[in-house]
This record gives sequence, structure tokens and C-alpha cells, in this order.
Amino acid sequence: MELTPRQKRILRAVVENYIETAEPVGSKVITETEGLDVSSATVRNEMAALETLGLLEQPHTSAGRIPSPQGYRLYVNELMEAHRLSMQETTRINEALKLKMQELDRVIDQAGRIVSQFTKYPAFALATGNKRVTIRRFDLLMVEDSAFIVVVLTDSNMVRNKLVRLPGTLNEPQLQLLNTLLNTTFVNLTLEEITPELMRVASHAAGEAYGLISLVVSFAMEVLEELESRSFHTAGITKLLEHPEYKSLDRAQPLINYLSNESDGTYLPSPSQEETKIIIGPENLANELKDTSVVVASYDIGDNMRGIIGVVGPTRMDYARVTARLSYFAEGLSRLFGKGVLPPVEDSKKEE
Amino acid sequence: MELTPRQKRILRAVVENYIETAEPVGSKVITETEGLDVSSATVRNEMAALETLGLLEQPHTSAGRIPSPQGYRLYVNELMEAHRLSMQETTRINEALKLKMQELDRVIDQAGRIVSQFTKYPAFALATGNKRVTIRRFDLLMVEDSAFIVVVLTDSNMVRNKLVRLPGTLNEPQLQLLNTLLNTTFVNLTLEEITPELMRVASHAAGEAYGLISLVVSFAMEVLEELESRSFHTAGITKLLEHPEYKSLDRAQPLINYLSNESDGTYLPSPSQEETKIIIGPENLANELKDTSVVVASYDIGDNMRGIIGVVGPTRMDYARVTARLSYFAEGLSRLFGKGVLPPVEDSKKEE
DNA sequence: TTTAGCACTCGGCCTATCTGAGTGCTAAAG
DNA sequence: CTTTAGCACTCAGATAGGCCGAGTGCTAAA
Repeated sequence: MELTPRQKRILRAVVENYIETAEPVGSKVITETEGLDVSSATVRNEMAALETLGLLEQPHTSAGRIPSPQGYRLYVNELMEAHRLSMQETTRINEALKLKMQELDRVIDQAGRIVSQFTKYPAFALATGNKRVTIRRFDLLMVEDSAFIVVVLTDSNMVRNKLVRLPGTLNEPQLQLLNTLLNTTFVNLTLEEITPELMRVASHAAGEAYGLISLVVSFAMEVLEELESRSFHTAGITKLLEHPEYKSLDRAQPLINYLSNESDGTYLPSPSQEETKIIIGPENLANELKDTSVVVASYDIGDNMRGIIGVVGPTRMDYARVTARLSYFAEGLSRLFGKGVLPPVEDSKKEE
Repeated sequence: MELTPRQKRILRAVVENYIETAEPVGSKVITETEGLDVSSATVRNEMAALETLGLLEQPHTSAGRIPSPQGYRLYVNELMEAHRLSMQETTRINEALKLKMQELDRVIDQAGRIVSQFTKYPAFALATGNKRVTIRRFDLLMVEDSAFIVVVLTDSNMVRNKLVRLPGTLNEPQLQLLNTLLNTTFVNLTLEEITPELMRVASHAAGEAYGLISLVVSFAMEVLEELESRSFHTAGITKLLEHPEYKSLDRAQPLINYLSNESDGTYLPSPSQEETKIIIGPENLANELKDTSVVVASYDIGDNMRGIIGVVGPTRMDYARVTARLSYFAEGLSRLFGKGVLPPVEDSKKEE
């Protein structure tokens, strides 16, 4: 059954008013704020109708109405006007996007922090590798006779390095030999394929040489593991406390615990979609999030990885505002990673 | 004026009881829990004496006593018994110390998280460079004709890398040339010394070549900057909420804001000392910390850097417990970094 | 110097009361 | 059929009063 235009207008007024004030909305304020030429009694009748439709609810008999989850859903789907970012806002976000060149994990962590800053809600961020990563190339650089640097380059153009100290010494030719061995034997292998290869090499290599090889290879495996694993970050959890629904610690505590401990991202929708997704209250899978809303956006990291970034807040969340910022930011991240490389050389001292 | 042994015993009982229960301690419970062969009236007299000495105070007339900051101070200095860690605890900490090889900044961040976990209080961690860092060596590794990897090694044996994409192409000899130039001109210079050198080179280099040079050099500068800057991390701020003194958000909010926003570590003691330092309530410089205690330990990072790690909590903090864990952990970090290199190749999936 | 006893204090808790915002309903008006 | 004015009703939250008991300080005796 379709709502009348007036009902839509009232529903929208209730939602937006409630989002702003966190107080149940009465019929009177609606007649005042909206330019409706009807009396409060009429609005009351309409609100009663909206309530029987399950779009509004009353905390108690003598209070105003608040939107039900279905009410929010309808609002989000049909009534919400896309929020336009101000120039100032977009430049601020663009500025924040000039992340320092860093390990992927840290970029993602920082992205979470930034989103939390811009939205005033707790944020989470993660990256998921869906394809297998392999090492494309090894490089060994001599430092002293007892130390060298390993540099590995993956097929997704991530670079990692490590300084290796040796108990004994090594000379340049030996290092070259090792280098060649690595680049012929351990290249283009996935994590699982490396182990048997290492076993095979072990069988016909001298003890000392093998120790060296396994040292470097296990570093490579560590890198592969890092890039394939889902790493999950949260930021700004304490921002929850600024919202009136969490003024009482009894409400806030379980959610905070959930976010800071259990959060492995299992409750999140898979990042298959391009658009920003809004999950309202009980639509969440996790029980702890049943009266919490989640807004998520996804972005591309190079060719074979994908990231998710989102915020968590009360169902009374400013969906329009959050969605706009989050989408814009996610797009920015895609662009950033789109170059196939980590972000450009840029300076920006942004810490928390 | 020196306290009598009995007074010391009572003071200690009050402190430890209050640390455990967070409730003002009455004379009766002391006679019961301590094996003192005196009546509660005697204890009351002694407590009154301790109060006039400024070591105890009364929240209101009809309540028990709680320790004053001076009381805590005396307890910490003279009465507190060093807490011994259980085998289980030490192995757990040792396990946690097997941090993955990572950028310095992340190791420090993680260290903070771990300490917060072990102490149940919010933790902070930072590193300060006190000597100037310089680049010891550049290495350029060709990837494709339009991309190469820069690897820089600092005099403190930190290694950093970056993949550079070019708009145009480059061949091996050109790269060699660039490599030689870098290693002759931009090596062993501090951050400030690099800029004029770059200017000098700019004056007699072709435009395109200069672009390339400045790309690599600015990356090097970024690395130096990172290593010299104080980077500050906090973790586990929400753990505050688990302590009864912060059940009321009015108390918790300002402190949380302080810790999560302003915290640049300015309120921290300089890490000159070896031992663990305890700052009690009003001894803190920052107003926001006036009824909060801070315990800090410091550790060495290689030869020319130093880190601080510590926890923040109510003055009713379990000093013995916290100090033991923090000191042990800081020692572990020193050992870890003592090798002059980032931590060993080890796997441990510890997130949060 | 210690102890038993006693009057006293005062924060926390529980209950009673009041207030007002907002409702639903009804009957009259458009 | 829709809208409106009016009115009785409901109920959360704030305010005030009263009780309870833990813990104290003081005094007088051991």
C-alpha cells in the first residue's frame, strides 16, 4: 500500500527531526517546522496511521513518535535526499586522502581513523584479498659481510623488505648464488605451494645454506600471509559516547566491547557491491548490533584486492551525511590505489 | 616524622583494600582482613592520625577512609611489595613480544595494544629520536622499464622501500647513474642538510633527471622525518569504562577526549630514566590527569632512539601489578630492539 | 595505651507526589 | 469524507521527604 504524499512528508519530518534531536517527535513540532497547513490533530491522525503501518513507534503512550527500523528503511530508500558535500568538505577529504606511502595495513588503519573523524561515528576498515598473491621477484642487497637486505616484490606490486643479520659471514658471490636460487625456485608460488618446494630444496642443500634459504623464504611467506589475510581495524570507538543513546553506560558497554574485541568483521556484508550499503538495526546479523546501524562502502585495492570501510552508529544515524562522506572517501581510496601502487609521495602529518 | 610500624601496616591495608574494592575502607574491615590484634577503635584512632598527616582522607563524615595522593605516594615508595609475575604471565608476555617484523611505528602501536591488554588500563606508546638520522645507502632495483624500487638503509639500520612509477621509461645504465649520484651526494646527510644539497644539484641537472632525483630524495626525506618524529599511539581507551570511577560518563568523557585527541605526549616525563616511573594524580602536569595516575617505562630502540610506554588509570590503580608487567614488557622491548634490527622473523597472529 | 559503648552524621535508596508534553477520541465544522 | 478544536487521560522524569545503616569521634573504664 502506497503512502500519500502527506504521509511521506510527515514520515520524513519525523525521521529528520529525530535524527537531529534524539527526542521523540510530537505532532505539534511537525506542524511548526514543516510548512504544513494542517492542524496538529490531523498530523496526529496521520502519525497513528503510520504507526499501524509499522513505520513509526511510540516509546510510551504520552510521548512523541520515533521511526521504527522499517521507517528508517523507507526513509533511506525513498525519502532521503542525497547530501551534497560542500567544497570545503571535499577539499578536506581530498587533503586527508594524501596518505603517506606506507604498508597497506597502515593505510587502511588510517583510512578508518579519517572516516571516523569525518563522520563522528566509530569506523572500521578492512582489506580482503580474494586472489592468491605470489612473489614476483627477490632482491638481496649486501650491507656488511654479516648482514643483507631482502626485498620482495609481489605480483600485485607490493614491496616489502627486511634486514637480515647472520651469525657468520657471507660474500658477494654467495649472495648472488642465493639470489639466483630464490628467483628460480620460489617465484610465482602461492603460500601453500612454497612449503613443499622448501622441503624439496632442503633435501639436497647443505645445512648452513638451507638455514639461509629458509630464513628468506619464511619472510616471503610472512609477506604473502599478510597480504592475503583480512586485517581488521577500528577507530574512534569512543565517539559513540558523544551520542545521547549511549550516555548510559549499560547501553554503550556491550557495543563497545563488541567493537573492540570480537570484531573480526564477520558481521559485515561482503564487499561485492559497488554502491554504499546501509544496514539498519535489526537487519544486522550480530545480536550486539541489533539497535545499531552500519553504513559500508567498498573500494578497490589494485587489481586483486578489495577493501571495505564503514561506520557504526545508533539507528538514529545521519544517513544522508554519512553516506555522502563515506562514498566520496571510498571513491578517493579507489582512485588512490587505482594507480596499482601505494599512494604518492606526499606529506601530511595526520595522527588521529 | 616517621610512621610507626602499625601505622604503616594500616596505611598499606587501606591502600590495598581500596585498590581492590574501590570503596572507602572502614576500621572494621581492617581489623578483620589484617591479622591485627587490636580493636576497631584503635584502628580508628590510628586512621585519624594518618588523616591529620595527610595520608588518608574521608569522602564524607560517615564513610571509611581512602588514600590521599600523598598516601599513594608513600605506599608506592615504601610500602609496596614488588609484584612477582607468574610463569604463565611471563610466557604470555614473551609470546606477545614476538611481534611481526614491521615498520617501527606499527611495532610501537602494537606494543601499546599489548600493554593495554596485560594491564587492563589504557596504554600509550611513543618513540623519540634524540640523535639525527641519516641515510646510509640507496639501492635502486629495476622492475620494468617504467618502474623501479627504491630501498634506503639508514645509519640506524632501518630499511624502507617504495615502488616508483614513471611517466616515461628508463634503462638500466640510467638507473645505475642515478644510483651512483644518490650514493655519492645524498648519503650521510641529516634532514636539514639534504634540502640545500638538492638545490645545488637542481642548478646543474637536466629537468627530467632532476625530477627523478627529487622523487627519490623526497622519499628519503620522508623516511628520515618519520624516524625522527615522535609518533604517539594510544590503545584500549575504552578500558577506562570498566573501572567504577568512570561509570559516570561525566567523569570519563573529559579524560577520554583528552587521551584520544590532545594526546601528543606532552604530559609525559622525559624518558631519561631507566626505571619505571609512577606519577600519581595531582603530580601530573596536565589538568585532565589530575585525578589519574600514569605509570611509564622506557626502552631502547637501537642505538639512537628511545621509546616510552605506559598506562593511564585512576589513582586507585594496582601499582604493583601494573609496574611489574610494564617493566617486564619494556625490558623485553629493549632486548628485542637491542639486536640493532627490527624484531626476528616470527609469526604471531595478534590483532588488537 | 587500648577498648567497649554510644550518640551522631550523612550519602544512598526507596517512595510519594507533581508536572507537563503529548496522545486518542469525540463532536462539530468545512 | 476530511479537518479541526477541545478535553480527558497517560506516563516518564523531576523533586522532595524519610528511612537505613555503615562508619565515625568521643568518652570513660580497663
